[in-house]
Amino acid sequence: MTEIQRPGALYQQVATAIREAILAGEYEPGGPLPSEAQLMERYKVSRPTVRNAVAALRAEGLVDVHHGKGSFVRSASGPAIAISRHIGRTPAGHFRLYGVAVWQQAEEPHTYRTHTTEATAQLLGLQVGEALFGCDQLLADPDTGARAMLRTLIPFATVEAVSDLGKRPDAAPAAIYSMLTAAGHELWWSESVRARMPLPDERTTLRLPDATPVLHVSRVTCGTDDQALLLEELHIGAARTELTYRIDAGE
Amino acid sequence: MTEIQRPGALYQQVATAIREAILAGEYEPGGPLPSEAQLMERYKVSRPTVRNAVAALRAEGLVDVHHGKGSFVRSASGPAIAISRHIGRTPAGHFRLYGVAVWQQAEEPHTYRTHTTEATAQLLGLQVGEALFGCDQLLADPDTGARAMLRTLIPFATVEAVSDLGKRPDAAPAAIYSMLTAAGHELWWSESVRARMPLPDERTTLRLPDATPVLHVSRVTCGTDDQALLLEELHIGAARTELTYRIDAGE
DNA sequence: TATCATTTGTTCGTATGTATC
DNA sequence: CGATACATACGAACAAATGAT
Repeated sequence: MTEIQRPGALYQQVATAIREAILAGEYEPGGPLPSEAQLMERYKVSRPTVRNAVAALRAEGLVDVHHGKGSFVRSASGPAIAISRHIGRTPAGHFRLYGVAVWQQAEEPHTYRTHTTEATAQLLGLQVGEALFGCDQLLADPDTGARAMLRTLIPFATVEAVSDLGKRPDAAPAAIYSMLTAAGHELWWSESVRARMPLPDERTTLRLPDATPVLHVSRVTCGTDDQALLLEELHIGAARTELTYRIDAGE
Repeated sequence: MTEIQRPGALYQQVATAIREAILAGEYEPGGPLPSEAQLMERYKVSRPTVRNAVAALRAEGLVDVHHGKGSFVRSASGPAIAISRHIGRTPAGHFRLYGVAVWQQAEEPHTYRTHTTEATAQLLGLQVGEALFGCDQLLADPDTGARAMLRTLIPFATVEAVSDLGKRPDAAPAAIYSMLTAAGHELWWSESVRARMPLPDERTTLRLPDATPVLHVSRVTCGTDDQALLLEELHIGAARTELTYRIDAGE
């Protein structure tokens, strides 16, 4: 019987009431919310107002709605996908990618040729419009059903120096690093993390629920002369993903 | 004149048409979209349909709407806030936090006592419900106007071992690390990155626009015996933020 | 398999409030 | 003050997905 008296729009008041009930645990995580008809009755408002309130909660990621079934409290499950980067104190060239090994290819890799954009050119230290080999792979984690998109961009210069690369642009990162190391490079990496909302087609391919950001991880591999050799971009839903960097202070 | 013939709901078709126009650059970044009345005219649909379409674009972060003014294409400005972690090849104890030094305190720091939650207990290697010192600081970047919330959580055990800490829980990270190093600890860090949508009050304090995720950076400082000494949590809007980790392969 | 009740999704119409210029 | 633009709220009807009968 929570009376609605707070200031603001009606639907905001309804949304606040439901939100506080959720955060107080009055609605079980994973459990159902009252139906729209019940919420109309409960708060004495019209259906558009109820729908507006629920829409606000969806945008906050608190509620999932299933057509024909009802609205449900999103279970605040902890991260199920842990990706770790361990730095330092390992033999040269060993860069471990925990958490990626389990993934399977969900679709055939797509290799193509493209050109640097403003963003990729800066990361690779090239001019805008230079030619690149590209390879897109859609990965899937069989345990959680989570999906991720891994895009590998290789400048022509790198392929010329390491001819094996051109034959296998869809190789796993570890294999690529081995090739580069075998070619005499001592590697280091620069990894940048950003987050943004996905576009609709990206939401579809990654099978993301509402209000789920995408983690955007760009890893540049550099060689002995500090030249950028490779750019890998990982796009993965942020809801259950955790990126961990272990950092040692040095010798 | 883009005729609407794609499948799906009417408002989705309208949203798709506008979205493609935006991505094709037909509407200038930062520039205005047609008014709702014009969009009704343009696509021969009712006002609820137009509003539904614009709401979809807001949720995607493509459009900002200002009451009484109109709808505007969100300018896809590149990251203005770069936070870097540079690791390795530095003297012991030197852990540089580029990009944080510029920030100013937007509000008086708030220190308090609290207890470990399920999440913080696991990060600190403690039981749930153990006592902590807490300090919340609201930071502001005078250049961009961006805001961030930095929460420092210190277990009682750490304060007992390093008595200076208890007197200054609101000290800057670098100062805290100096104290810990002076107490004989060789430090290392574990930093985890997650992204999620903010709650309404968090959106208000961080002054975030629609459809802007929050980057959630948890940094655990560990000492010589691998015991967790300190937990720092940074909450910052993801729209213009980039976290970069430079990774060396080791000696 | 088919039907039906329930629930959410979509679309129209209409009216009024409020911010901006 | 008025004109424009978005915000809120109500009512109504039909479509589509779901689950039980």
